[in-house]
Amino acid sequence: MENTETEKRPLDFIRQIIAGDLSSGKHEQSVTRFPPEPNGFLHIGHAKSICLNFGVAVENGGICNLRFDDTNPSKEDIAYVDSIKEDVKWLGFDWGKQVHYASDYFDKLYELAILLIKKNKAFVCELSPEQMREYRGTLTTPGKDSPYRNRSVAENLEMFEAMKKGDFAEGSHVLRAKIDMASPNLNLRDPIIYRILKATHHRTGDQWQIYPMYDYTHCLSDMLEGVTHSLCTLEFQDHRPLYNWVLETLETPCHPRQIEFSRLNLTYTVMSKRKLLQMVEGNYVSGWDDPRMLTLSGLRRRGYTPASIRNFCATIGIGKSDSRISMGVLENEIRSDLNVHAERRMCVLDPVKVIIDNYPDDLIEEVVGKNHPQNPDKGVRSLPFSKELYIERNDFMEEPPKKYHRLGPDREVRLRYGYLVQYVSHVKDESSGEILEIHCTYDPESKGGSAPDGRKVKGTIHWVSAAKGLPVTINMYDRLFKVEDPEADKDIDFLDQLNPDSQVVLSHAIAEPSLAEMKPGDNIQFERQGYFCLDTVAPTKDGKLVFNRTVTLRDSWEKRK
RNA sequence: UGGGGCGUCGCCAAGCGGUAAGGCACCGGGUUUUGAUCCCGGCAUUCGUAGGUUCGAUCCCUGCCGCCCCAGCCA
Repeated sequence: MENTETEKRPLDFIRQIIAGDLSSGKHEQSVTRFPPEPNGFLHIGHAKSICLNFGVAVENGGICNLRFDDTNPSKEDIAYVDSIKEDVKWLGFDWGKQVHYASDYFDKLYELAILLIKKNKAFVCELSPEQMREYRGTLTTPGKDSPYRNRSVAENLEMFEAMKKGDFAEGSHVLRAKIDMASPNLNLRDPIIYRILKATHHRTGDQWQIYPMYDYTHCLSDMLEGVTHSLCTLEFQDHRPLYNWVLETLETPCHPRQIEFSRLNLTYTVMSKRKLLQMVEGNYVSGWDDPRMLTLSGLRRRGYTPASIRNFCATIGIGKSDSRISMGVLENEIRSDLNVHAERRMCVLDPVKVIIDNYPDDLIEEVVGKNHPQNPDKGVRSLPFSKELYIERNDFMEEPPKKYHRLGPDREVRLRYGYLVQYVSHVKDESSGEILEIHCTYDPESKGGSAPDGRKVKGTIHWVSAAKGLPVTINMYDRLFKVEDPEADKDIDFLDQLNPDSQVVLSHAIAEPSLAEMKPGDNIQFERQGYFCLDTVAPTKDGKLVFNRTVTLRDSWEKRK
């Protein structure tokens, strides 16, 4: 008992509040919601919110609705709702019987707006956008009342009806809440709650000419769904008084509590949908699902697993301070998941030929490799071994430093699961300095890689048979930006800080033949290189399999150099 | 210069008046046919800062400093 208690991660402040409301009897069940606007793809920042909202439901036996906040038809699209549903499902969460839409509540919202007018708490305003800005005042000076603020209830009702019917031009009239133009909180200076938009909505078509604004819609949607805790990000803190005003003024039977937490930022990337859209539209990336994008679809294609993302969200926690998490934390989560689940294979990324002089010319032997070093249940596979092989170009050095324990003049190394080989000579192109081939002899007694006499061979390198190897293409992905915070300097366009080497295509890589059996999306570790997955969008190109590098292995050798 | 927030180890983050959890990173050491994994050990006399209250403060109060958000008919 005590052990499980102390080993558990302490509850974050939001879960503490919810646990308190449940134990005090304020609520019998928690109801949360994940409310994306269908105007872009979900990214890792949304995953934090999804894991929080759906996580709370799972942990407390509560409910979490998936609700599309679709109140702005000019920016939204059905394609986005489809991708969002797919991503939430992929992450491992279940929204139950139905998906909710703010647009489902348009009728109800309209009725409530009429009620607001009848309570003399809303009015139709004809100020132009420019005038509206002037009347709003500034951060330090109060605004002034709109000249239309004291229209009669009857006239407001009539004009709002006319707005709905489409009698007015877009931008000419709005419905405003009547609160306080002198409020130090700008959100309370008679905020607009309905505007005219002559756009076709992806669900309601041309049924409406007026659309409710976020502040008015969100709290009422929460209320209508019986949400108990409405969790959102910090920038909405100033909106909370308005959220509460609407519910109080309308005297709604249910009043959800809005609680804010800080949004996720990661080093070497940007998180706003607007900027991601900009990269997509400007062709800086191949699309929303480009493996370098921190969108869920990009991460999925990169080879990240749902569990790794859920674990990431759990380890960063929920708080209220502005933060920027190192990309290394995310990478660590996928490494630890894949270390356990991904089978191992060998693939030479940048090949250089090795010829084993004393090996029979036409012999091809089969050697046995473990699919996982720590998990025998993953089984074994056989690997063809032949006279000519490929090894990694950087696994040979003409003048190796002391600590380098790979191949070099007079050195012996182990070809993993193969044989121990001894360097004999090498051939190089004198003009370019490129190593053309390396000659070795093998110890026939060392099959499998063990030294018959127990001699110590420090280096073990991977290899692929030249005769049986499978040519593949590899996308080597790296961080998208050159700097930790691409948005830090306001004078520099974030697009100018893109990392030009974020994608390097290796078209001469050679993999062991068993890779031919892989299916798109399969995760694999190429020993000594990293984790890769067979691309899902274009698994083959020019007849060759295409692998995406998810993340490198930790490399303490590379680090000490 | 108005209002709303935030400030605990390099990065996150517990702590809720009784004398600084944990993770990542980092540094040592061990095992290892992946320089991977795994294992062991180290890593804040100090909680933005200055005062105050208290037997006792990271936790309460006050001032100061720093950072973030707000003037869309976006969400």
